[in-house]
Amino acid sequence: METFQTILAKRLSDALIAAGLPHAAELTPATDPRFGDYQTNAALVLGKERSENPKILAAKILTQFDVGDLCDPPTVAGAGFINFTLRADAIARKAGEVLRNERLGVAKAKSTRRIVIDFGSPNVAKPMHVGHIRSTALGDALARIAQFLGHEVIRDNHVGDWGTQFGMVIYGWKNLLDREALQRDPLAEIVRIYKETNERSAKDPQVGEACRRELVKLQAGDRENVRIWNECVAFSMQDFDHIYKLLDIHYDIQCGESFYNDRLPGVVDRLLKSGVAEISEGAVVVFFRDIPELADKPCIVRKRDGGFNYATTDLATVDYRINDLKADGIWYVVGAPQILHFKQIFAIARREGYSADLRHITFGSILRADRKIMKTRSGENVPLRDLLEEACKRARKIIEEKNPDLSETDKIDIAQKIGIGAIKYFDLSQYRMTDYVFSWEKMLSLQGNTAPYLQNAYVRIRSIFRKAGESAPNIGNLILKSPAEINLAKRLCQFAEVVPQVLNDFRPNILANYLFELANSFHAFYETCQVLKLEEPARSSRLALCDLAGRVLQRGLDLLGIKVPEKM
RNA sequence: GUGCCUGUAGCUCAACCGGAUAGAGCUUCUGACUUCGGAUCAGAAGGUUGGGGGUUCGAAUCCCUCCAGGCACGCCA
Repeated sequence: METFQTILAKRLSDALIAAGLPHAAELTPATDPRFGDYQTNAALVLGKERSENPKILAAKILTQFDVGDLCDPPTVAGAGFINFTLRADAIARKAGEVLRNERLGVAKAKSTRRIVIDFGSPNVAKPMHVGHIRSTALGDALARIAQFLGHEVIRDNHVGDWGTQFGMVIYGWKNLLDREALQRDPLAEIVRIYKETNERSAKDPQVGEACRRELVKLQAGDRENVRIWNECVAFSMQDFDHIYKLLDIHYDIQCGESFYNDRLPGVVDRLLKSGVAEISEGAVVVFFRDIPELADKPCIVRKRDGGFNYATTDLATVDYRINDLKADGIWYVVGAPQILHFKQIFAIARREGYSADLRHITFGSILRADRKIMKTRSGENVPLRDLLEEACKRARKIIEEKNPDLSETDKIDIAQKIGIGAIKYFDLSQYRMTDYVFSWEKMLSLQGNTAPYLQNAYVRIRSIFRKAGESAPNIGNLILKSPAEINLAKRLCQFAEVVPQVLNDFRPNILANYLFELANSFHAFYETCQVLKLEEPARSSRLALCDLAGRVLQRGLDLLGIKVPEKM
C-alpha cells in the first residue's frame, strides 16, 4: 500500500521529468500546518544548481504536476516551496484502505535482509543493572520493527560468560561459598563471593595468583572448574530469564563468549596468514596504518602470554554470524564507550573481505537527579530486577487510587503492563545518544509523553466498544467532516510513513513521538466528536475511526515492546 | 595530549538528508464537566539552539575556533 508521501513523491518525479528538469530533492511532511500537509523544496534545490529563480521554477513544476483528486491545487510559497494540502475525501479513502489493511498500511522493505541483532549482553556472575535497560529495550524495539518491515531478524544475546572474572568466582566458590545462601538466592551468593575474592586479591597477591591458577585450569578444561563454571552460568541464566519474562524479551539464540572459545586460535592463525595481523612485542596485533583515525590505535588479538581477548572473540563472532548464520547485517546495540573497539573490529572485518552491513548502535547513560551515572547510595549498580519490581509496585499504587474496583488478577496484570511499559517508553521516547535523568514521577505520569498516557488513550477506545457492545463495523470509506476527525484520520495514515523511518538512524523515539501525537489527536477528537449517540452512517464511520486508532496505538506500542491493557 | 559523543524554554526532551516565524510535555496562569473513562481538552506565558566566526537564498543541523560535561585511547571486557 502506498502512502500519500510516496504517491506525491512519484508525481513530483513525473512532473520534473515532464518539465525537463533533473530529479531533485524530496517531498516531506510539511513543517507547519499552515503550509498544508506535504511540501517540497525541489525548486529551491534546482534553483541553486542552475542559478534560476526558484519561484519561477516552482511554477514551471506545477504546470506539469498532476495532483488528481488527492490535494487542493498546490501553492508556491516562501522562497519557492510547493505546498500540498490533502483533500478530506482523499484522506477518507486512504484511511479506509488502512482500516482494511492487516499491516495498517505499512509496506515491507524493498530489499529484505537477514540481520543479527546483538543486544542486552549481560555478564554472568553479575546481576543485570539499570544500564542494561537501554541496550535491551532499544535492541528489542529495533528487532520488532525490522521484523515487521519484513527483515529476517536473529536476536542474539552475547552473554559475558567467559573471562578473567571466573578465576575469582571459582576461587570464591571453593573457599568462601555459603551453601545455604546459595540455595536461598544463588546469584546474590555468587556475586558476594566474587566481590569478596576481588577485595582479598587486591590486598593479598597470593590470592590473586590462586585466582589466575583457577582460571588457567578452567581454560584447560579441568573437570571440577568447568562444573563450577557451568553451575554459575546456569544460575545467572535463570536470573536473566526471570527478567526477560517480565520485560517480554525473547532471544532466538544466546551464543555467549564461551561459545567461540574453540574458534579463537583459528581466527588468529588466519589473520597472521593473510597478513592482516603481525607479531609485535610478542603479541599478535592488527595495525591500521592507512586509517588516520586508527593509525595510532592498534588492536591486539592475541596477548603476549598466548591468551585471547575480547577483540578475538568479537572477530570470531563476526565470522560465525556471517559464515554460519548467513547474516547480511549485524547490529550491535552496545554502549558508546566501545566505539573505538567496534571501529577496529569492523575495519578488520572489511580487510578480511566481509561486506556485511556492520553497525554499532550506541546510546547514552541513565543519570540520577544530580546528573551522575545512576548508582545506588553505596555506589553500586542498581539491580534491574529491583527497578522493575519497583515500577510495578508504583503502577499498582496508582491503579488502587484510580480504579480500586478492578479484580486482583486484573490489577496485577495491569500494574505490570503500565510499570514495565513506563520504563521502556521513557527510555525509547528519548533520542538514544543523549543521557537522560531517571524519574519515576515523570515516567509514570498520566500526563505528557508517557506510556500510561498512551495506554489510557487505548483504554478509552476499548471502553467505547465495551459500551457499544459491538465490535468494529465493517465499512467502506469513512465520512470525515469535523476538523478533529480529519486530523485524526490524517494522523492514522502517517503510521506507514513513520515506521520505516525509525531504521534510518535507529531511532525508536521517532515512533514514540508519533504515537504521542496520535494519542493527542485521538483525545482531541474524543473531546469534540460524539460517537455512540450519533445517527448512521456517521456513527459507524466514527466507530471505525476509533477502532483504527486503537489498532495503530496497539501495534505501535507493540513495536516498542509495550503492551496495552483493556482497562486501567 | 589525541580522538569520539553531548550541550536547545526554569525542568525533561523533539525537530527525518540544510528549509519557512525552533516544537511538545512538566511547571505556572486562564477557560471547558447533567461527558462515549476530566486519567481529558482548548488557550496564554516561557528561546541570542553553550560562546564567537564562516559557507548560502536559508544553519539547531555543514566547516573552523573556543567553553563546559562525559567517554575512550596496545596486552580488562
